[in-house]
Amino acid sequence: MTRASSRRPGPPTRTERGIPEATVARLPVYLRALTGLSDSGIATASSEDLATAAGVNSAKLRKDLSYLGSYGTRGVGYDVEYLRYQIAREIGVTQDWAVVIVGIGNLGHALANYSGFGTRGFRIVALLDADPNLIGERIGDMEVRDFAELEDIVKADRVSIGVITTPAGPAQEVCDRLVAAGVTSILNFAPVVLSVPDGVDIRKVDLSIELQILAYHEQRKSGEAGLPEVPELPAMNGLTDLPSVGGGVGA
Amino acid sequence: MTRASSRRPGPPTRTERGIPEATVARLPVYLRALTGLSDSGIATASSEDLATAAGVNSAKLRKDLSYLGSYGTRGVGYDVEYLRYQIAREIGVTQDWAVVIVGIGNLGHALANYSGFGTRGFRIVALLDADPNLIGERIGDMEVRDFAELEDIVKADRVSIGVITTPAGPAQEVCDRLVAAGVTSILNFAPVVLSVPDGVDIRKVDLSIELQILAYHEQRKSGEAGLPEVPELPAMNGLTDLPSVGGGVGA
DNA sequence: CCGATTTTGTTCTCACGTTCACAAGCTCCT
DNA sequence: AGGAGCTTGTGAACGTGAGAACAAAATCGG
Repeated sequence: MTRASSRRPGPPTRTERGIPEATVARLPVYLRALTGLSDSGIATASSEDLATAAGVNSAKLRKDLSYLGSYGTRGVGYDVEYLRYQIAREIGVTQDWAVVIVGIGNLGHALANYSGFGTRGFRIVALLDADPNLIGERIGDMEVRDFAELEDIVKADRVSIGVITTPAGPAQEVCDRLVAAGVTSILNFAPVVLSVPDGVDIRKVDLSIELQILAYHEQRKSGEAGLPEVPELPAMNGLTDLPSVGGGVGA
Repeated sequence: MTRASSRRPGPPTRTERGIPEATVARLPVYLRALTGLSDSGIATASSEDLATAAGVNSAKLRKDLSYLGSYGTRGVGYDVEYLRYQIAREIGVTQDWAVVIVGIGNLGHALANYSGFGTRGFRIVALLDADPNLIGERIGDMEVRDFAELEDIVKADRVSIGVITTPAGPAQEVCDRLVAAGVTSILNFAPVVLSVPDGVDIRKVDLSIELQILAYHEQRKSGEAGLPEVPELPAMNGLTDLPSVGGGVGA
């Protein structure tokens, strides 16, 4: 059925199995929405129903799903279980992915305990930290192990995803070690920009950035007319008078 | 080719002080990069330097900054402290924002302890939960208070930002209460789609979605040629045989 | 069996975001 | 002082994404 071309050679940018990144980012949302409908005993849902459950508009949802194939039935809608399976397969969560968490501070602790972590598809195989005081501590049914064991663990359990929950300082080094050990996907919670070689995917979750984005819009709302009115040259007391120790320009 | 000449010559879409959303999302990154440079004693930086520190390309960075005004000096670069101040002001973190955290489970705990939270600009004024067993518990220098006190706290401290770290179940109700109390910006960690009235901003941080996006790309890498090869009609044993209790189409 | 009705899949258009390329403007050296 | 050398700010091309609209396909009632 896939009438790939047969049209104008104009925009052939449709990579045969390349799904737009924006769509990929929404597929997990659809998956969750479908799971919710399924749990409610709903067997069939229209794009409108699904879109409402997922918080998007129905045209966008239909277009997104069309990248996966024609899994709906015109005049009827989508079979919830069937579509759920197809999306899960496309995302890759029909198989299990081994995950290590590095940095067992407050956040690492929270993630280790987060049951919803394994929304099926992900299996935490190790909690790692370099702090001797933490090594050996039990969290749930796991035990914190020495970061030095990383390479062995990655090889033994075929770990492909690493989660970094260390402070900013050691994050890049941890990242390098993960990559060297063979991890090819990283989820970073440390507030730094990590650099990785090509072929390694990295995603960032940054609390303070999210808050700052909210603050920007908040300022717009409350201070609609009360903005600081652009102090082009504010009192730079003590700001520009830095020692200029190693500045690229400082004398 | 481009016969778009019939359009308006000058796209006045430049809302006088309207900064593109994509740019807003990067400003906090620039702010952090500038702070890092500042801490290193760097007084001046070129767009190339900054772009490297922020993990973006320099053209994008320059365009982003141009929305704020002309704060650089041609042939020289940007004064680190001055630019930092301007971005901080634009985002709104030169003032303090009062924040409440609702749901003091593992994640709420972690956030409450997260010192970097107050990367200056944000002040946690209350930790709330509805569980009597948690109320009164001390976390750092704060104490968990009853969610019922929400309205009083919001009014007293002029809280405009709420962070939801409850499980999925109560999240929407908590959200509604926050909005009713006057909170106009929400950061949601619960794995549900929340609906809010116009005028309320909401941002979502979702661990399992991030992991699933990584999984998708990971599958592409490892299984380049070994994909399940589209089982158009997989064994739907027990999947389509649901009771179809409330399906819009059942019967 | 056929037309009315429903809902998908797709096309088209517009808006947004990214990148390139270069003129404008600043500093420094001769 | 004047030109060489940088670096910013921006105009224009390009690519991606969103939404409206509609033709195609399936069901259902008569």
